[in-house]
Amino acid sequence: MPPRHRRLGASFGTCRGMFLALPSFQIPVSPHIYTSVSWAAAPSTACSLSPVRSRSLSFSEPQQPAPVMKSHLIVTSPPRAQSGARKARGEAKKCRKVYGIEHRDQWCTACRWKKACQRFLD
DNA sequence: ACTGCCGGGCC
DNA sequence: GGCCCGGCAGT
Ligand SMILES: [Zn+2]
Repeated sequence: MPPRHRRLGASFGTCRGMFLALPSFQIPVSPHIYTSVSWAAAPSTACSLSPVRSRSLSFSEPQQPAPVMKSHLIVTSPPRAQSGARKARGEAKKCRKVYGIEHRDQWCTACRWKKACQRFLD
């Protein structure tokens, strides 16, 4: 528990108080069902590795070797590909909402660092 | 109030 | 390099 935050204050932005580990079970992250069993075993459903977003972070991504392929003449009329509709954010459930602030340890690195989630891509 | 992310910071 | 927060946009 002490060896959690390597900096100071040590707080969860919103839960700016202090979250103890407690005996686990039942997480007050949602007044509904689900979100009750998960911190036990991982999904282990392989990983949907998709070269999407392709931001510029270095996390665990193997980083593509650069396709290198551009005919001199693009940069105009982007087909706006990649799934026409974007999530309304309210529907997008990323590490934070899924696991909860009390289980930040289960978040992906990006979420822990308040960066673009790399596990639940959008 | 809350999530999700960029920009910026520290070691 | 990893690690994290302030502050913002969006809901
Ligand atoms: Zn994540």
